[in-house]
Amino acid sequence: MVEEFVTAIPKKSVDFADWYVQIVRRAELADYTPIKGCMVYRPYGYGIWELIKDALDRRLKATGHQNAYFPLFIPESFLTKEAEHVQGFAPEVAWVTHGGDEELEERLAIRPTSEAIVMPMYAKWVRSYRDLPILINLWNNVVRWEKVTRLFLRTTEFLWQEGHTVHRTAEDAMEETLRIFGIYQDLVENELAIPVLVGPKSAQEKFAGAQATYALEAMMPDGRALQCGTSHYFGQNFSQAFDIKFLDSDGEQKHAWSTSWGVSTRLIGGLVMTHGDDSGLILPPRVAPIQVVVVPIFYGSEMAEVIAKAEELAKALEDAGIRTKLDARDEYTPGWKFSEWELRGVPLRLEIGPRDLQAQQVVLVRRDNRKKEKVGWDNLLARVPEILKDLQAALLTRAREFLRASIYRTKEYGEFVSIMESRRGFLLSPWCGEASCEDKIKAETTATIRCIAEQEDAVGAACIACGHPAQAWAYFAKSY
RNA sequence: CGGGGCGUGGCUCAGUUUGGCUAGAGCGCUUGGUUUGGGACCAAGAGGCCGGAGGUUCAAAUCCUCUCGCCCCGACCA
Repeated sequence: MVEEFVTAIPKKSVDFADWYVQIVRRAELADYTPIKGCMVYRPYGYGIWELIKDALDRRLKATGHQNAYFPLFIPESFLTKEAEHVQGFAPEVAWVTHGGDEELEERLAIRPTSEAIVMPMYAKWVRSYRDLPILINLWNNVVRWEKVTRLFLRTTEFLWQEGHTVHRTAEDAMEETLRIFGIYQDLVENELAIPVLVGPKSAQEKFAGAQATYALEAMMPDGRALQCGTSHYFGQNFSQAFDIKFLDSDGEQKHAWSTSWGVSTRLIGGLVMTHGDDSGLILPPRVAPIQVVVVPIFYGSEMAEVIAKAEELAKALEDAGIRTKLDARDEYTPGWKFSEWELRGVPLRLEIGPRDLQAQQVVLVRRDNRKKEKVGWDNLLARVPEILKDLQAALLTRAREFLRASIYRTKEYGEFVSIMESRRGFLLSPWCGEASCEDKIKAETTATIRCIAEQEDAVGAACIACGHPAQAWAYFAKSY
């Protein structure tokens, strides 16, 4: 049944952009503020971020990383040390020019990313190969003065994590880059249930100052790609710019090799778009602040008894480690609550009323397909985790099918253009490796290379844009 | 930053073309009562000087100028 229980929400299929904004605001994930381009992460939205954060933090700690904190400000002279880096970020840096009434001698950038303040510190700390590697992660906020903003997807200030590591050898640094890349993919697919394409960026699309950037790219329902995370290999670019040197075991002074990597609260936007439907959000259980909402249905005489049982069951679930919310408000009807919690994407609803009291059972309703199931009280603690697990898997499967169906393989430019103009998606096409061809495609279709498909054999294929021998197959898409 | 759209109680909007009594509606909110298994009903209330600043006029939500913000489509980016 596609019946609409909530009025005044645009259909996802009809007006996707409007749907997105409405859902984010009505589900109370975020709201606009009086500051241009800046949003409030409301408790429910921040709760999702905390769960993502915990899931990633566990993985980072397990692989030897530690958290630290670095300053919000970066002196201009530091930011300009790595030429490509500053060139890439300069257009969107916010500057502090005054302290109180006094003009600063040197203006301070509000970090758009922290390489330029982390690296100078690493230079102080690294003396010997024994000091390496340094594996530090930062959970912080950054500011980028974007022209156009969208809730979660692009805001002036946003929350993220940025890891910065330095290593003794190129191999170590590359291994780290790819290790994190793997962790990100695991996080995004297994916690957020967002399937991604993975691969290196083209030279043109890589991070400012990186030698290689590996990206996770998801496909949104409107046919546009969403970059969900990146892991960068810097080679010695930054260690030379910031003079991070160590004495190696062979008695020689060498520059270290570095990496950086990040995922942001943009992931929450990806969650909303990937899983939501016309009734609102659908949160994968692993990142749902509320996994089960208990809605008691009470009539006059049995009211106390129903509520008591609902409280008991809610507590039992909570004690079993399931994030549970009891909604016993009497100013709303059950039907109202059903719609409300569906809008907010709670994966599983537990209904209990007088009938269930008699039968010693509850009714469980899944958010993704609205399937109802009666479960006896004694079986509840076993059954709920099963359903949550199944729902998590079902969301990933559904999203995978969508991703698969969004990839079109073509060697013909006319077809490329017409698909990009109509249904969009990822276009997998041969590419000669030249930036000029990326430019041409971008100018004519607005699509860019999202990542290079390493596993595809390009021998014998002709570049989609210029017809010269292809060097690789690449995924092209319009992006957020 | 270019093109387009929009700012009127918390929300969605009407009213602006053609200036004119006390600025309206629905939803939401408050109180009381009846309800409660898919957004209940009745009654009584509270709440806005119309994004902001100038100007024109006897009179401005309405006309003019400037400005701020939001949304969409582009270019730039997580």
